[in-house]
Amino acid sequence: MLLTVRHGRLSVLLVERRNEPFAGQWALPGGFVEADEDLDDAARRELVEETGVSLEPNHLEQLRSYGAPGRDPRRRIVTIAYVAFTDVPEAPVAGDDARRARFFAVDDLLVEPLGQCEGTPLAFDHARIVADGVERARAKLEYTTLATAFVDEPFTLGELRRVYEAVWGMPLHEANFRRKVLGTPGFVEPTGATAPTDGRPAQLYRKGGATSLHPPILRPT
Amino acid sequence: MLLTVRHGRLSVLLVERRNEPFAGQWALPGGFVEADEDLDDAARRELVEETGVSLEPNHLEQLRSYGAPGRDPRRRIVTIAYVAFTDVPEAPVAGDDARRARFFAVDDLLVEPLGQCEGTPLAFDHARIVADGVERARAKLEYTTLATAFVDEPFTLGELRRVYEAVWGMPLHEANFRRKVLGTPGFVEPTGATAPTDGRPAQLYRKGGATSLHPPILRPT
DNA sequence: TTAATAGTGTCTATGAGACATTATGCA
DNA sequence: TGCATAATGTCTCATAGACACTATTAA
Repeated sequence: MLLTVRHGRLSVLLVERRNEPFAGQWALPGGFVEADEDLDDAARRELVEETGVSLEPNHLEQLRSYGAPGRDPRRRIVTIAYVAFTDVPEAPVAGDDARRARFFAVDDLLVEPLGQCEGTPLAFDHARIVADGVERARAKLEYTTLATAFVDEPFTLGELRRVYEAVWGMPLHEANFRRKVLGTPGFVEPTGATAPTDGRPAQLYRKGGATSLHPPILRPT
Repeated sequence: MLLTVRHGRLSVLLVERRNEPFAGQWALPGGFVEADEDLDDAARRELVEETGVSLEPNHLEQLRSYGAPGRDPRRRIVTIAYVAFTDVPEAPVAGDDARRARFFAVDDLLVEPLGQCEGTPLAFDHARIVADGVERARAKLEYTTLATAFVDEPFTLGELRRVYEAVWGMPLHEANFRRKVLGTPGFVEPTGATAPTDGRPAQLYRKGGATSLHPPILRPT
């Protein structure tokens, strides 16, 4: 599952299935692990094959496994779901098994009934998987530097803040956000350059060496 | 993987393998998922079959999946690891595939080189799985009410504190711990009864309805 | 000048760590 | 009485939320 922030909204990359079951419905990209392939490698490979998106730099992590009997109508399938985070990538290209591939804003998908997507539900139990992945992303912004995986370097603190706002779906206090990010050693480091904005130009930053945040940046209640 | 607190130490239930590969070495209990069985059910069933421990009430959750090629010398095996938390259960009974089953304190296991157990390493990549499960337990004590899964009801705040101290491996401030637990609505609720101790008798508590902690109880640095 | 965003300073409430003190049982 | 643990109170410091204010660009 590839998550990114587009147009200020947290979005997930889906493919329209060409084949049964669930032909014509949208689904997460995925496929079968090869005989001597590590799980992480399989996740990366399937993402490239089905969507044309090859993400080198950013972040890929295992989400969890789904194995309820009947979740695939053909036969017992256990899926090991992965989540990837990236800045907006090149336009996705549908692979052989898919008619189309495109991004959907998760807050359109995750309203009840869960996983309605252009009028039809997501294939399999993929609505649940998307919900779990989104919650993982939201939680990880609190106590890790994951937000930097959603922006292109170099970035401004405004861009980083808009990542938090898109993923959490709420506005943040500009001044307090700045204080917390800059007060965490290794979260970001200044490049010295500035970028133009609609107002005063903003300092540009790179990712720092830190991966976890102490103290965390908690979601407002 | 069953974790519990025994004699003030966080401990994991292991079985001594009867068969190759790794015959005679200690390993996590486990086995194969049946055709129409949910993953959670398989985890519970294998725990009973291999160790005689049937845990009804407490807590069982998926940890993560391990699928590196070569992690089983026979053939490609993908393991979906589960962690269970319980108060000290009945004495374990080794199943057919195991010679013995008993608890090991995790801080004996998790010193370098990782996973030495009675002089020999743990089977497969189980030392890594134990390390991941222990870290899951440590993290979950911070922001959930998981600690109550390690004690028998009713319990005193002293007993609950000793769970934290065993899992985190450090002493906690008695007065501050009490303030934080009692200040979190729904963490515990008093029964009205008291239990004798070596000093002043202690109030007894039940688990409350809360599952997450706001604010979290963070590990001291 | 105005609009828009970046960036700084400060007040206050809250929660955590540290520590002192009291309470209640038993040997 | 002394010891051990439970339970309460309080002081201080760090951090978060809220808000006021200044800085720097473009239209």
